[in-house]
Amino acid sequence: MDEPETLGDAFWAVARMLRGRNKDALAPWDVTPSQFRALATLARHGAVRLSVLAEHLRIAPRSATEVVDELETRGLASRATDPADRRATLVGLTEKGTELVREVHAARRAESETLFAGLDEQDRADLARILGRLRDTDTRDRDTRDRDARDARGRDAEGAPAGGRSGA
Amino acid sequence: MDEPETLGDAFWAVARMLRGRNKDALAPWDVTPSQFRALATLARHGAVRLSVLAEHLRIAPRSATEVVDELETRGLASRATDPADRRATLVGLTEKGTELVREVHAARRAESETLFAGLDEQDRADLARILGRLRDTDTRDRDTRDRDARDARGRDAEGAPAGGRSGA
DNA sequence: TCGTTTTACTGAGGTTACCTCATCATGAGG
DNA sequence: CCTCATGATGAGGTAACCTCAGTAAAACGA
Repeated sequence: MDEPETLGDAFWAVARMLRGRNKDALAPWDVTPSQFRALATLARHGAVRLSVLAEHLRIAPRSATEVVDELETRGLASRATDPADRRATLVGLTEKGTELVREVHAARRAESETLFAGLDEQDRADLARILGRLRDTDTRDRDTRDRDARDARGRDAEGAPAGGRSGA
Repeated sequence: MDEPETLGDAFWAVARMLRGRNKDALAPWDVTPSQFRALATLARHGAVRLSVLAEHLRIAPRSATEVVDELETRGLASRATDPADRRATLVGLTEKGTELVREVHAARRAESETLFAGLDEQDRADLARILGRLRDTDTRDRDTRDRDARDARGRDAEGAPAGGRSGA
């Protein structure tokens, strides 16, 4: 069916699976992966400026505005003017948001951390090691491309977005 | 700064890198990764029906129509009515398309098959084995979600991508 | 042979998750 | 005080998908 298949192909196939799993796991709470990523970041770092959040998420500030808008209407996060600089906005989790993050984390752990649970210890270790090595490889020659990275992330290269009649 | 990091996190970090690389590698030819994926598939399987192409790409038939539209206007692929069933459309590469695929492949090989080249033989083998296993895992319990899988392929996924800046 | 169902593609319109550019406050420096 | 830098946001865009509704052709049943 899929013939030769390079490592890259195999990698993407798994990436798709993983993406699907993650989305499914989040569905019961009615938040998109992107939104949850922001929530998790806020949970880790506490209330931060919108621009800082954007940095953590590695997206443009304007895009962070959008995500936060969504979280706010869902009552999961809230904005407050930074007393130290009234231009800035501090974004923080609401109680509901905190609760959601807690629940999702618990649920994930319960279902054994996505599909990696299907691997035995040895494979998990190998995979972790190899992935780490791949990342290092990149870091090493990153200098000239630091900026490009930001562009490149723009469009979705391989994956497939939601759309769909996903759960709900 | 970047906390514990699960296998999922590490996986996504690498996925981003890979995505950026792919895009960069393709830029000189003015085709998007998505388009190239289609081209490569056509190169592998020859002229196929649009629906078959969609299947290979794991996208909805309607989406394949779109990609093919683009390829056609760029003169890289062409449509022809399937003589065996006039409802169907056979999509094939033009000479220009074939040429482009050849060039890109060469270029890639030249720049050492993306970042996987950084791994030694052992790691490459391990990675291939593990990725294969992960995919099988999914297939095994897919029965009920066969359809969902298609939807689920939603957007990005979870945790903040630790460390390594996504490469370009 | 004709009507019904199925199948293959496409038009229309939607979504997600991003982006850039222009604008509007606010803050900082001369 | 005036100018410049900076933080967020309005406006508008893109890529890559999706679903839903046709439309045309083929397959099937009476």
